[in-house]
Amino acid sequence: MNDAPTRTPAQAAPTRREQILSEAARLFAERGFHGVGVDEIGAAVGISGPGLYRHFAGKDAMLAELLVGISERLFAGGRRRVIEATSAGGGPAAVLGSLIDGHIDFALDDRALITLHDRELGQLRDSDRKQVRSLQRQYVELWVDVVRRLHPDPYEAEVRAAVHAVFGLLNSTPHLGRPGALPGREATAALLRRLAHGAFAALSDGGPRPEA
Amino acid sequence: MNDAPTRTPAQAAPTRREQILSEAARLFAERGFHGVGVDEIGAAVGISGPGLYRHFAGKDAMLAELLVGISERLFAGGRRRVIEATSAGGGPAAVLGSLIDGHIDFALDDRALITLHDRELGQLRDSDRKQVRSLQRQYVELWVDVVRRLHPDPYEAEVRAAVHAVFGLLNSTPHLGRPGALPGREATAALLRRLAHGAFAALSDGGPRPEA
DNA sequence: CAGCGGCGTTAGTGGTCGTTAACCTGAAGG
DNA sequence: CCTTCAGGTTAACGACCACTAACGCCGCTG
Repeated sequence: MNDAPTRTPAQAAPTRREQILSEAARLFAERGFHGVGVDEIGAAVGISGPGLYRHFAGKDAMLAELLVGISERLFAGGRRRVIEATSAGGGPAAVLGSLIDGHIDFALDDRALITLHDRELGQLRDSDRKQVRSLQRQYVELWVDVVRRLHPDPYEAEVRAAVHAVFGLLNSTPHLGRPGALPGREATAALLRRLAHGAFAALSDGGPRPEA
Repeated sequence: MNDAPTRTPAQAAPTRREQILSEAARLFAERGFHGVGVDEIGAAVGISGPGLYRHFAGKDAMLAELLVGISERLFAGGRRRVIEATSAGGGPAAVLGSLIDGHIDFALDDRALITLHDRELGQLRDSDRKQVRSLQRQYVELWVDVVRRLHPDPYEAEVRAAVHAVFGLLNSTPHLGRPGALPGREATAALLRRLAHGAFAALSDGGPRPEA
């Protein structure tokens, strides 16, 4: 049951807070925010129930920190990739490729967070929810900008919808059998990469007619 | 607040049960199964709280009927389309196109159910969950079979993952701004259709290398 | 060694929520 | 007109649950 943390010697032991956040994320993703009790979260890290309140103001605060954290990391990572790929002389295609790769890494490494990200937004306090939404919007904007440079023809609304749709595609990893069922992590990543590029490619050309 | 039911004269008035299911689906999708109280569901149909128990054995029963119903309709509709498109002399491409069109119709017309479908599976009683999963599996199988005829090269596991990914793409409609933000329903459908076909097209060819 | 602060513990409390009980009403039917 | 029954009502109960209170242990640090 207790699979070893498998930590590379370089990185420090996770703090209690981090343990709690990690287990809470897993449990929330499995059974929903309201479906998990504080006693369960405590038990998952070896302490019991109210001991959590030494580290967090409440259950809501855990969820808030998780969702704000995801959104920040997604946006920051995306912005970094745009800057790096651009300053490396890459065109829009290279930038988009880097965004896709980054999102795939995230989707494969943090499945639980991906699940929470759009499942439990409604449970946040207004201020937190606004912050998360703002970060999400900025992240989407990164994508929309680069996709529009690559495919200038479609309306912006179409591009925005396409970006959301590709997010849905990439975020489908939690629905693939537990270990992935695919040969390995890299195979899954490669497949998702191809599918995402294929979807965006269909933005410019008329797209195959269904009765082809 | 009370937008008229807008019923075409042909179809009969919805029964109380159907009203309840419809409102429950909307509320569950908005705030999660555990986030909605029976009193709210009752209020949404103009009766109050425990009056629901004249129509359903409990809150769980409503969710179960919703999820089983969706799964059945999805699978039945998919099977019908496969049969019809096949007997009309269509090749795998036409059959896949019909499956995609059907799924898009569903995703656009029943957003709330799409949301519930993979969000609240865990809240079901074991027997119900097994039934839903079985129907889902059969539905996926319809897609895998036809996609494999169209793209014989990839491993079956890859095809299965691709199908799940395209589901994620098509089911992204709930994340597009409330009214759709797109020009209209048909425009959204056309866009999703193109993206889905584009993704599947990338299954066979090597797919664009990221550093293209 | 005093004491103090970080980190747990267990017991209790208030509130919410699903569900049941008991009762009411109005329309259909003999 | 009396009965029946579908479909409501309000009141109450019991379980659960997030959170607080009160207390204990231990490793610092001066």
